[in-house]
Order: sequence, then C-alpha cells, then structure tokens
Amino acid sequence: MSILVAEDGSEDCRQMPKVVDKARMRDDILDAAMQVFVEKGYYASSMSNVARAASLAKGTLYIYFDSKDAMTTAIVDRHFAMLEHEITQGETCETLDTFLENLYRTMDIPSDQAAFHRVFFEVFGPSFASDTFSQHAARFFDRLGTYYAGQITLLQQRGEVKEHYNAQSMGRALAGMMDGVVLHMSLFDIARRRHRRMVRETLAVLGAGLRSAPGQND
Amino acid sequence: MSILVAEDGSEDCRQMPKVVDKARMRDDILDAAMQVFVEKGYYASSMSNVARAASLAKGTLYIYFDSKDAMTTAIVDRHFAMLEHEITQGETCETLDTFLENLYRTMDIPSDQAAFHRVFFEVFGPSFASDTFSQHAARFFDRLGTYYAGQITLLQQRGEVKEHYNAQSMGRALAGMMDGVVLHMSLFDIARRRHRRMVRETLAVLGAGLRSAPGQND
Amino acid sequence: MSILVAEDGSEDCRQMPKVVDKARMRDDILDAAMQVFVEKGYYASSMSNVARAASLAKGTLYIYFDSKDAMTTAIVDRHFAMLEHEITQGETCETLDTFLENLYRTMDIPSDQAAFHRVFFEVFGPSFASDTFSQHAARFFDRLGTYYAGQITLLQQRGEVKEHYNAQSMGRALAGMMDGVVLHMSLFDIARRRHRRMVRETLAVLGAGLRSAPGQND
Amino acid sequence: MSILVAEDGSEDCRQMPKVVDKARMRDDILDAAMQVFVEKGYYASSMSNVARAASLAKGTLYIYFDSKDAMTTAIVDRHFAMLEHEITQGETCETLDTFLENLYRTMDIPSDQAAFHRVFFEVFGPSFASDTFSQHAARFFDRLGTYYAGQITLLQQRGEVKEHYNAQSMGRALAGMMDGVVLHMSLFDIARRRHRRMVRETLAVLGAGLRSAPGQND
DNA sequence: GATGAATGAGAATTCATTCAT
DNA sequence: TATGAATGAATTCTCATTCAT
Repeated sequence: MSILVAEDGSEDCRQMPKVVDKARMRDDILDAAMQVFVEKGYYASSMSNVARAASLAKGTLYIYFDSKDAMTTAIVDRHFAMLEHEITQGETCETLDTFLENLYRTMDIPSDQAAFHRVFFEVFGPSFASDTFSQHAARFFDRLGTYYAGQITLLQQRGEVKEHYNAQSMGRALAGMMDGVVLHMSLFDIARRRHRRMVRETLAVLGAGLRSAPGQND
Repeated sequence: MSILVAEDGSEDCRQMPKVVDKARMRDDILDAAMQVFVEKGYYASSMSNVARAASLAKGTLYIYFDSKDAMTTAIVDRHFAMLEHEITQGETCETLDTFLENLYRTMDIPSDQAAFHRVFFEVFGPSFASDTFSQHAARFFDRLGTYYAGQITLLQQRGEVKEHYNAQSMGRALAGMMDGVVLHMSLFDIARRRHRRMVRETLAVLGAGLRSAPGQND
Repeated sequence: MSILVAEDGSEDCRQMPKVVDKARMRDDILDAAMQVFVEKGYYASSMSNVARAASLAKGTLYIYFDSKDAMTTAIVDRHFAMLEHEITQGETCETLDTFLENLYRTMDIPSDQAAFHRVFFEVFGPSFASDTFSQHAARFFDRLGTYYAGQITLLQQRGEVKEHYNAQSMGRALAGMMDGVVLHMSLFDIARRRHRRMVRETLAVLGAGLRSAPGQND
Repeated sequence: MSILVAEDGSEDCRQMPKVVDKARMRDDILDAAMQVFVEKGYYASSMSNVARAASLAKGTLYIYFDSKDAMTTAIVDRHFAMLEHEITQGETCETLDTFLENLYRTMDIPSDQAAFHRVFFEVFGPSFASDTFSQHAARFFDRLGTYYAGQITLLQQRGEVKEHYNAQSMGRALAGMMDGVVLHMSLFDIARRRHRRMVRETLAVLGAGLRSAPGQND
C-alpha cells in the first residue's frame, strides 16, 4: 500500500501530456473486475459490467488488458503474488502450539477471500485450468509444502513433533489439507463461526497426532 | 417418479413403439451432458454439443428439460442422490483402523470423479451457487458429518478414540477436511500417487491424534 | 435456372420436419450479400445489413456460413464457377471475325457484373488477396489464356491469323488485356456507350494486327 | 498548395523553432500512411498504425488531416497530380515505334506502383468511389486519352498510322487498355517477366494493327 | 503544437430457446 | 414425439475521433 502511495507522490513532479499511472490503473481495474466477478460470477460478468464498475468505457479496459482472458490471468497472477508474499513473511515457530496457531490464522481467511476463491474455481474449474492457473497453483503449493516441511523439521529437532513422520511429505499433506478446508468453507459459504469450530477441532486432532509424548522422542 | 410412470402409462393404449421411458431418456441425456461438460467445461458447452453427444436433436432436449439450468440442476440432484446412497450403505466400523481405512477409500476417488468435481466447481462457483447447489451441499455435508459423528461416538464407546473430542463437531470437521483434500486433488489435478501419499500421511496424523493411549480413557 | 426449378419441384415429394433447400438458401443469401456489397461497399456492409437484405436474422447467416470471410469466399467461388462455365461453353470460331465478335461479347459485360467487379477489387485489393482469390484468379486466367491460345492456333492453321505470333503467349496477353479493359470500365464506371466504342476500337486494332494479309502467311 | 504556404507564412512572426513545414509534414504523413496501407491493406490499417509509421502520436495526425477519409483523399490527390505531371512531360514521338516504346515504358511500372494500385482499388472499389476518386480518374483518363489522340494524329499525319482510325476514340481506347493491362498485373501480382512478355505481345499486335502498310495511306 | 488516454458506437459472432413441420 | 431451422439478445473486441494536459 505504501508503495502505491509513493507512486502517487511521484505524479506531481512534472507531466506535460496526460500522465496516468498505468500500474495503478491496472490495479484499479482488477479490483473492479474482481468485485464484479464475485458478485455476479465470472461467466455472468461482461466486460461492460467491469467497465461500469471501474467507471470507465469498455474500450478503456482494452488499453490496459488485451482481452478478458488476459485480465483474468492478471488477477490470478496478482493473487498468487500476494499469497507468495504472505508466506515469505512467516516467522519460524519455536513450539508446536505456535505453529498450530499460525495454521489457524492462515485458515481463518477473511470472507472476501472466500468469495475470491469461489471465482477462482468457477474460472479455473476445467476451462483453461491447465494453462496459467495450475502452474501457479502447483508451484505455490509446492512452496507452501516445503515451507511447512521446514517448520516441521525444526519442531522435530526441538522434540516438539514425533520424529517418525516424514517432514517433506507431511508438509505437503498439511498444505493440501489446509487448502482443502479453506476451499470447503469458501465454496459452501459455511458460516464463519461454524468454520472456526471446524478448524479448531481439526487442529486439535492434528496437534495431538503430531505432538511427541512428553519425555519421549516418538 | 410415479408421475412419470403415469405419463408413460397414459400413452400405452396404442403406438407402443413410440413409448419411451422418460426417466431413462432423462438419465441418458444427463450422462451425455456430464460427459460433454467434463470434456469442454460447463460454460464452453452448448446445448448443441449436448444434443450431439446424446444423439438427439437440440429441440428434443427441451422436451425433457425446461432449460440448460434445469438440466444442470438435475445433474446435481442425481449426483448427490448417488453420494447419499453410498453413505447410507456404509457399515459401522469396529476399530479406528477400519474407520481410517474407510476414510482412505472414500478419499481415493477415481479420476473421473475428480473431473466431475471440476465441473461442479465451475458451475457452482458463485454463479447460482446459493440456489440449488448450496442447499444440497449443506444438507449433504451435515448428513455426512452426522454419520461420522455416529462412528466416532461408537469408537469412543469402544475406547478406540479419545473421549474428550466432541463427536458431533469432530464428525463435521472430518467431513469438511476430507472434502477439502478431495477438492484439492480434483482441482489441481495432482498425480494420483502423490495424492495417495498425502492422504496416507494425513490419516496417520489423524489416527495418532484420535487414538486413545492404550490403557487410558484420555 | 432450369436446374433451380427442378430443385423446387423436388420439394413436394415428402418432408416430415421442416425441410429447407440448403443449397438454394445459400444461394439466396449470397445474392442478398452481393447486392448489399455492391450498394454499400464490402467493408461498409455489416452482417446485419446482409441479414436484413436476405430477410433473415443475423444468426441465421451463420447457419449457412461460418463467417463473413467464408461467405465472401463462397461468393468468389460461385462467381468463378460461373465464369468457368461460360468459357467452357464457348464454341470454336471459324474465322477471325467470329473470334473478335466473341471477344466483344465477352467484354460487353452487363452493368451488374461491373458492380460485381468493383466489390471484388475492394475485397481482394491487398487484404487477403493472396489466399483464396488470387489462386482462383491465376488459374482462371491461365485457363482463359489457354483457351484463347487454342482459338488462335486454329485461326493460324486456317490462315486467318499471322503465323509469327506465339499463340500461347498471345492468348495470355489477350486474356490480360480483355480483363484489363473490363476492369477499367468496371472500376471507373464508364458510360456503357463510351465503353462499347472503346472496345470496338480496340478490337479493330487487334483484328488488324492479327489478321494475315490476304494471300500471305505472315 | 499556395494556400498552405500562406498558412505557414502567417506563423513565422515569432517562435521560429516551433514552425513546422506543414506541407512537408503532410507529405511525410501521407508517405507513412501509404506505406502502411500497402503493407496491411487499407481497411486493416488503423490510424494508430499510420501514426506509428509516421513516428507521431495519433492525435497529431488530426492536426494535419481532418479524418482518415480526408487523409485518403489527400493521397489520391497527390498521386494523380504526380501522374498528371508525368504525362505533361511526355515528348511527342516521331515514329510509331517510338510511340510504342513509350507505351511500353508506361506499362512497365515498378512493382511498388503495382502495390499502390492494389490499395487504390481496395479503397475505391465501390465504397466512396463516386465522390473524389472517380472524378479524378475520369478527368485523368480523359486527359491521357487526349494526349494519346494527339500523338496518334501526329503519327497519322506522318503516315505512320492508318488514317481510318478515329484518333480521339483510339486515344481513349489506348488509355483504357493500357490502364487495364497495368491493373491486371497489379491486382493479380503477375510475375514481372511474364507481364513484360504480355505487354510486348500486346504492343506487337497493336503496332501491327495501327501501322500503315508501307507505301499506302490506309 | 503535440500527446496519448479515454471514449463509445458498432462490428462479428454465439447460443439458449422456440416452433412449424 | 422428434426435429433442426430460425431467432435475436448479448458478448467480446476494434478503432476513428476527441480533448485535457
């Protein structure tokens, strides 16, 4: 956000012809588009709808994006870049409890992200899934899995997690399971309270399953 | 159903050859439709495509279904009825290991079902999710959750599962988690082998978390 | 024309579902399209215009032709097939005068054909000339040239035309020159009377140039 | 032309550096435009394309030309002015052979002029032919015809050409025929070598037809 | 003068649905 | 019942032109 503000600030230096912050514009359009998609569904949303939501003329959209497809791809790219950023930021956990708490926070997505997901799975159900999205997704979940594997290894070294689990494999399984739970909630629009209870319960079992018995290493 | 039979019956006085089993016809059409949807994606499939796949004329589809929407709804109805049936059939498990094995089998869906799911989430991303589908889905997962809750209660009584878990809540969490893992695999088209390893790993943690320590009741 | 009547006649035999003479329909559409193109120019004519002219809905055009391009190609195909037919029908000429008279008739195209040409050269100016049209055109003019060459050879044998001309080369030159004169008239919309005078004059020189001096062979 | 100079002149009181040679600018733009039209075809060329080719902004084009139409008209005007100039320059021929040689040179157009023609006939097929272009063209060919008529009259007086041809009519016919042959070549992109052979052959017949028998005056 | 972002009318094309046969 | 030709609203995308800077 602060970056964008900085970009705005740069506008006032000098500008003979109409200067537009193209990156900012693209971003605004994507926001408008996403809003429309979430409200009406991707396939029910026309470029006209998006234009109206962005307070622009239809043609203007095509200045910033070659096609509806390209715009959609840009949304996906941006979303995954954001997720990427969030992962990278994660601090390593000292205890299993901290780790579980982190997982909880990751799963407890805000409801607008849930709407986000519904759009993603409408767009990338089968249609052109294989192309852009699945590559992103696959890579993303691999990284997420590896990240969790690292955490688990650390916790195993600290004696917090049973040694006999394969950290790599377990990390990937965790990533998949967490994604699944989030998806389940996103798609079926489950009440947040209920969702939280489910997540808590799930993490309780997970924790119990992972945790080393006190005074033993497996 | 009986209505359909009545309709058929009203016509059998003469022109036997023209009597068509409406229910059968509807089913055949739904099969053809689903095949097309899986192959091309829901929104990329036209009624023409469906008609061709069903070896019928376009107009004929409208004799059996009021609209594309109605046809789609019928597919969902049928699918959930099928799932319903599968659940109801499940036998109660004597041990936690049998239970986990059942879960494994449930998660190890054939790859055509995975394709199925992708279509479902294309159709019922946001579009008209709230209407028909989410009701079905909510009810379905409630029943599934209740079913698992029953199993868990049983296993708790048998001392196989720690007493301190809330069976109802845990049952629902299990349903959500399993659905999620299956979704994750379906959507991201993960290699079967990898998926199986993930499921095994997940169930191992689950089992460890659920299982009562020998000689104790939590 | 008689062929079309025959096709009409065949309609009355039997026809349970709506039977449409597809070939006839295509032809009617092409007629309407050509009329619109001639009136407004190809690039100024929309499929809507064509549809209106054909008293059809826009969508109906796409039942008979895949695209505007395909429709255009069909017009060209049909036109060249017609020209082809006309050439093939030509009888061999006994004298140079008959030959020149034939040339005259060929050049004295009706004014609707002139309009035709203007459309052709709008469409096949540079745009996609190389693809369909130029192949047709090249082959057509080769055949026309060969046909004239045959005639000239015959007339040379009969002592009507000077021997020293190369029949093949002269045939092709004749084809090009005739095409040119017709084009010139088509494009510049020259008054018919003036055009005829020009053609007569041209043929007079041609005739004088070609004709053997009486009692000599070159 | 003088008007444009006047416009330039009215601005030279101050701000010398900003003074642009409007006529020169217009010319450069037309060159760029023509280049684009020849490459992509008139209707496939956008003002953006022209602007890019002219290394100018789109808006700038509209400073020099009111519209795409106006720009196109300007191209035509310029082209015909150039042709006009070429004709006027022609020297009178002393012999029929010189005359024919001149005709040959006129017909043996460079291939970039052929491309030129293709654009002309795309633009001035029917579209707005009647307006600007056909007037130009009609007048141009009249002048050309008159010019040839003059030459022919001269040659008739010199006894080089048969007296019985009507010089005026023949001149116009020559103009049309030559234009046609050039068009034929331009449109069908005939190989130069073949084209030359055709032209030679045509001129040979023409010459033979026109030439007075030695020692006779018709 | 020069720029190029913005505009919006209009083009080609698709497809769910209807209906005469 | 079954057919498939016809429909036309709706969609994506283009591009000549305008105008604030």
